[in-house]
Amino acid sequence: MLDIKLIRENPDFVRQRLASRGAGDEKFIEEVLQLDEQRRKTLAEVEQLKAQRNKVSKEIGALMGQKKIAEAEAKKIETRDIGDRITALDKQVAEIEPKRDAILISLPNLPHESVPMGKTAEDNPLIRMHGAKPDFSFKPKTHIELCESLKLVDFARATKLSGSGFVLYTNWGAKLERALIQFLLELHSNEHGYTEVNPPFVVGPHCLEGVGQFPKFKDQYYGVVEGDKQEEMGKLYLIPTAETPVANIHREEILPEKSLPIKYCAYTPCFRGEAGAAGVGTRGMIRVHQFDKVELIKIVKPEHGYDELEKMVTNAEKVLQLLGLHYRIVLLCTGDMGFASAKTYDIEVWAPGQGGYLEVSSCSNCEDFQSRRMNMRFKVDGGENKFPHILNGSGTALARLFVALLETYQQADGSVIIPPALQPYLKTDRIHA
RNA sequence: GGAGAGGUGGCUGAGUGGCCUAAAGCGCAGGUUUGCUAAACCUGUGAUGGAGUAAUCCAUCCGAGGGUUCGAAUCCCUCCCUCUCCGCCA
Repeated sequence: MLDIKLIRENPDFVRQRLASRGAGDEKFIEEVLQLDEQRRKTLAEVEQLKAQRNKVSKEIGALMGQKKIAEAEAKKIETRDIGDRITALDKQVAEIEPKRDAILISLPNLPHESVPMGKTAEDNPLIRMHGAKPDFSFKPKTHIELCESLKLVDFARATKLSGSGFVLYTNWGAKLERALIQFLLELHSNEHGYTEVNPPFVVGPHCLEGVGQFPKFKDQYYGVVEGDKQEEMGKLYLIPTAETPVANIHREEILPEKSLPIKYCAYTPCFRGEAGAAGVGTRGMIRVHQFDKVELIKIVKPEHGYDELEKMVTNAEKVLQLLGLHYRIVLLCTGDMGFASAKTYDIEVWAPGQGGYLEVSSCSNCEDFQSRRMNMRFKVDGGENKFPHILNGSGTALARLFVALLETYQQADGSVIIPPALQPYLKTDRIHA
């Protein structure tokens, strides 16, 4: 959520930054300002009346104490009228405020000044590359062919269970998925200093609103109910990412300054309706309704937000370095960024069978956009409460990492070599038919 | 699912219509004392919104929302949540 004071004091700056996203949100600023102005005016009036009422009520109390009943009764009549006016004005404020807040909660974050202007992914500048595309003496297969020949994934039977967009890992495929989860968690918790947590996979709507997935993108997530109790719809949702529960862990808390930075890593499955995406990459496991991911979350002081973002990208790309995969890092332009983010780096891994790069990680600094929505603050030593920056990054998404590994390490005989970093977890150096 | 208890500041916890400007304790910060550490003592210590250049002032907040009243933490109604025991269950 944007700071209403910032909008009030710097409306043109806010409009210009919103406009850079290209979604037309800047047109709502005028209405927010009007509602804000109206609210403050009404509030000033009603508060003055309340002060008056409090004063008279006190006097009545004193008179009653002295048994001056007649005088007290006279004052009661005088005050009754004030009460009616207060009720009316309170009602006005109660109507204005939700209107203002409904707009505020639907406005996306402002892109940071270091984010390049642009409209689509085409405009995202390349930040750096690592390694090189592997050479093959044969035509590399796709992960779908490899999964079928090595019996790592049973696509047909997964469809039988849950419809399209779901994956049934089998035998070495299941083991590889589990080995990757273990490898990622141990890397981030043991080497990178993140505290491992294991959150609920089902959360209430306030958590989705806290990180910015609600109310604007409500149709993209799975709601769950107990049995067929339709009246419970809207109370619980399957998490679309571990960010949803983990970033909300300290919601509505005032953290001591010395507890920052807080760093969490978590493995969870992620559930996404991917509404409107049917037909896009539905074959295979590039885009599915359920996938595994290890997520990184940081809660830091605002002055450290951008240093910590750079470090988080380093932590995520370490995964690809250890696995010996070729990747590139791009900086998302203003038009391509997510709703809550102020600055985002994407890490894309090379998948030879696809002949393209796959996004396996997205690292964002959301600044105080989410902490405002959650009302999460920290107390500085002077006593002032501030909103921390909240960062999230994939470290990394599993399904696409799985794809890149198979396609990169496939051999002419159809087997797949396991890179040394992963061997202790999978307990083999090669998967073959 | 059944029965019961309860939700008050960072925490524990008192408060049953006006002296609540929410007691007390713990914690925290500063100070005094002090070979060091510790202790003791003193002082201070909630949040949000609004007005003001500022010092400061005002309003609201005792789970949430309504109601009664000149006045509500306190009385009434609705809802939410937590805990304990029982039942079922991995």
